[in-house]
Amino acid sequence: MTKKSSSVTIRNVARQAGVSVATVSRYINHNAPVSPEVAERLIKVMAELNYLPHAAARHLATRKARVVGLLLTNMTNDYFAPLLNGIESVVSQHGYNLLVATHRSASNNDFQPPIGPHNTDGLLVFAASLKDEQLYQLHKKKFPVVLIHRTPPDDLPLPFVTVENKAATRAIIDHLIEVHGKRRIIFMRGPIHNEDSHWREMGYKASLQAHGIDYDPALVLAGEFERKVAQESMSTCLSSKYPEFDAVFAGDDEAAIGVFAALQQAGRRVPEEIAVAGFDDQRMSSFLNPPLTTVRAPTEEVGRVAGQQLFNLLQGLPVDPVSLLPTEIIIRRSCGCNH
Amino acid sequence: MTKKSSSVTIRNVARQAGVSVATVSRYINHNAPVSPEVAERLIKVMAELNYLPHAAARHLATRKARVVGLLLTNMTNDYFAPLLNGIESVVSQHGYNLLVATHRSASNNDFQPPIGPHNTDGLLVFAASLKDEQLYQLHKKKFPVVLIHRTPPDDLPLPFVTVENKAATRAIIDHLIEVHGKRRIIFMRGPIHNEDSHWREMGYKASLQAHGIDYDPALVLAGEFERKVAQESMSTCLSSKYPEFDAVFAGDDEAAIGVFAALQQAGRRVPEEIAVAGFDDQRMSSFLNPPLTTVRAPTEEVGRVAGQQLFNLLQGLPVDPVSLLPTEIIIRRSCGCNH
DNA sequence: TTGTACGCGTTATCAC
DNA sequence: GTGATAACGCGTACAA
Repeated sequence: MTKKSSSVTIRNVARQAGVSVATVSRYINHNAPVSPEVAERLIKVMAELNYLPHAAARHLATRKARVVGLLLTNMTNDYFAPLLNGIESVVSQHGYNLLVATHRSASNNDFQPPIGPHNTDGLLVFAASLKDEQLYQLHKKKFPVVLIHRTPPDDLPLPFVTVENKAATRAIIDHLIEVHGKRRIIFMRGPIHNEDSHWREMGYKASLQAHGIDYDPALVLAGEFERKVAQESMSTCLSSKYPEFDAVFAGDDEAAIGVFAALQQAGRRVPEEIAVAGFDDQRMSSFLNPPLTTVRAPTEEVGRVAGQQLFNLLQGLPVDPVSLLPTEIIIRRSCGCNH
Repeated sequence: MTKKSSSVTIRNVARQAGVSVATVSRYINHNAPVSPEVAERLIKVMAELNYLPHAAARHLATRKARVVGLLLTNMTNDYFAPLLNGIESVVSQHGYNLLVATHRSASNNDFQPPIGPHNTDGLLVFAASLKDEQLYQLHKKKFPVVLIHRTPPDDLPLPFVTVENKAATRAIIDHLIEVHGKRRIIFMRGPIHNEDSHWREMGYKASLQAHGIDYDPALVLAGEFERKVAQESMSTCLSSKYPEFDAVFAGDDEAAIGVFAALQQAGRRVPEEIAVAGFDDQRMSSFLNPPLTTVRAPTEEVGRVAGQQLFNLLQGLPVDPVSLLPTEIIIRRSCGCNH
């Protein structure tokens, strides 16, 4: 009674409508004209049978998956909600689907990334979710890739989209120094080799230098762009006499939360004793206690632009080799201002 | 020079290794024994050729996509970061991939959902991303589905996972009334027909009744679980004389942020004049200004459990028809307490 | 405008 | 232990 295959195929539709599979296919893809009567019959039969073209069969036949992939290092950060949202909007707008996966390109990670040419038409690669070598291989296969918050390795002309880090960070450190008279400012690093962190540190150093303040390595802590790590780093730092400090640039908002927690737990007042600044301007940052002075990064826009670039690639349209989205500093109260 | 197909197939591997495709397939899937020498040759050839089995071909042959889908109504809420994280962890743990899509089951939405039996092995359906009818159809095809934050329609034995809403909401309203003497408490609704909102409202009403407070329809506002909407609703309410109120249960934390913003803009002090409570306990909620009194919902756990149920379904293992995860009230300062 | 038949890359069923 | 080969569901020449 039950047929071998429970799913209804194009053949069933064809038979039921009294036409050939070719005709059905043509109607579905609107490739070639189909007589009105046939079209009418088809639309009815397809509804009755609840027919859906099998994605894999289509993929195999057309060599197009109609799927793009997003490779992340993790998803434990609220930062990713707007990013995903931006990406998803352009992906669905193009009638594509989105495959989301996490993968870390640590040296000990010998696993193949879970998404790639075998199951997608193109990849959005976030930060260090892939190592250089894997990027080279993808490029060798002419596989469409756009990088997010990461620049391509040498001689690899991959389009990338990220935000302006250095100038904004410098501006916010300038503010800490010039307006609030801070001189012992902690810099919290992100993950090792993270490019955003790198450029933010450049901005930090530039500001110090411009103000004749010596760079003190003891003032750079590991925040890893993670709340827990930042909190622990801050706590450890707090529990020892040295170094003294009067402000902390947390690296990102996520870490700033951790800093808030550690400071609060240690009974240090923000911003009266210690000024704190972040980076990203996550959705909640203006509602923190105190409201967080930070740099606004257009995260959702980053997602949208990256998605658009990928589709340009897929459609053979010209792409922008680099999209450097502007940032701006947002002065609130955690630095000591009264906004 | 360039071959017709740029991708390397199992045939290339087979030829290069001097064996048949069947042998290669067997080695890849570890289905049947392969002589050690052949295995060694294969592993080398596959590495050289950088061979990856084509997902669509596999899908077609095995009738398994090794992909599960997550259907959301939107992704503009920070709530989804932990949910996604929980889901992704179990999905990748099973060697599967995750297809994420948004779809609204509004009556005007005649589009087919972008994921389903044609491109996944099973679906995680969040709240109202699918309408009853579509659920029935999927079930008729014996397609594995687990519901998140939604109960199945009549006679549909779909497993679902959600959190305890009513008792926790009642407890938090009790707290507002008993500890802080509030009597005019605004209830902010979520989206129409949203089940969480429904049960939270039940809890709200139960508390009022238990304290002999009349239910006043003028005190229920539309928050929609969205910050912007909640803010606007609150502002509108604030700008008119009536109704007076001394507290607001925002429906969820997201809306609570909007309430904070509106109240602040109107110069009303939280919690001195108005007490505010939320639901979810998002990651940032304890760092809001003031720290938000709310209900902790184990969102990441919801994701994990839902994922596990789906894989149980896929593997023919027994499933829990209902997973009702416990919640607890978290008293902080936005209600007027001093924690 | 419509139909026939082959190929897409893989697995699975035979036979050896 | 290994090799041919028929599906899997669809698109698309090529023919009519």
